Amino acid sequence: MSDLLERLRGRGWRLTSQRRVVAEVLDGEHVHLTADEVHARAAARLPEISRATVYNTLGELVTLGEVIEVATDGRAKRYDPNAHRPHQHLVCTGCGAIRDVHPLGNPLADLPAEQRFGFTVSQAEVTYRGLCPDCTG
Amino acid sequence: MSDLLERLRGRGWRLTSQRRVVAEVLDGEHVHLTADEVHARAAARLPEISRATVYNTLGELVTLGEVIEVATDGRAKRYDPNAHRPHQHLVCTGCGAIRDVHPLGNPLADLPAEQRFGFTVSQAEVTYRGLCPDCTG
DNA sequence: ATCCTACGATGGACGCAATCCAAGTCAAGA
DNA sequence: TCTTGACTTGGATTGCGTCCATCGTAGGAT
Repeated sequence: MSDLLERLRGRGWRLTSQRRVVAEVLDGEHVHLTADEVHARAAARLPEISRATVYNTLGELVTLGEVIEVATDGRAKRYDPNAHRPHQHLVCTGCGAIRDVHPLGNPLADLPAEQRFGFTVSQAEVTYRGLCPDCTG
Repeated sequence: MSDLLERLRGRGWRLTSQRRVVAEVLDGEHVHLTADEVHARAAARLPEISRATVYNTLGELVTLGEVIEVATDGRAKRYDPNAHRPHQHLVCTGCGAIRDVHPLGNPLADLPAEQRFGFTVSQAEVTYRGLCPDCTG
């Protein structure tokens, strides 16, 4: 992701200090942060950055396909900087933690034509749920 | 689902008029309603029913496995009374319409032990996305 | 180097979904 | 019929995210 900023410039992004910091936060931690966590880490470097800017920037990165938005049931969305390798997610129903996983098979192939109801199906998203080791106790 | 109330009594549920109405609403419409839509339909029969009770009752039905909660990105959750048969969802990225589908295979079996990171994995949720016939253009 | 201006940042108000809480109500067993 | 604690109520509150009017500034133009 080190050339992320280059790619964004190429797409006509105005490179502000705020956007740079948000991108660096995502680049630095390969975990799935919430928008608030991104904001907190960004504010450590750029104290005046606003939450709205973090939300705007994350939304733009999602639109550009650089980051994936992961909706965890009823909690804050998390942002996954690992957008260039296809993968699925394993979510802890206790604490909301997320791990990337790479299951076998291709779920798209498991949906027969007669189950598609005329849809042009383009994506299959699999979310595994369970308790992580810390929450099992 | 006509014997839903019987099953719930068997599990020690106190059968109140509010719970009966919520169950009847879900039983009557085999579509995916939001909590507010359930509340509106319930209030047509029992005007004083409160939102909190609808939320409580829906949550209990989900916990008991009688109803499935479907999180649609950023919008209100929807409640799927078709819990008797396992199924997944096909969502139109254009208009948000949802269809129940029954894919082949068992996605849980596609997640090898070394990909589970110590989690107690209990559920695999598959969401297919694409454009429905009306939105394909 | 300086100027311009449109794009981006700000932060507080706002909106929606959902939960919490203390007080009142009532289903159902004794 | 009485009693009890599970259930309901509705207003307040929380959590997450968006909106908007205003201010600031990146980067092209001169």
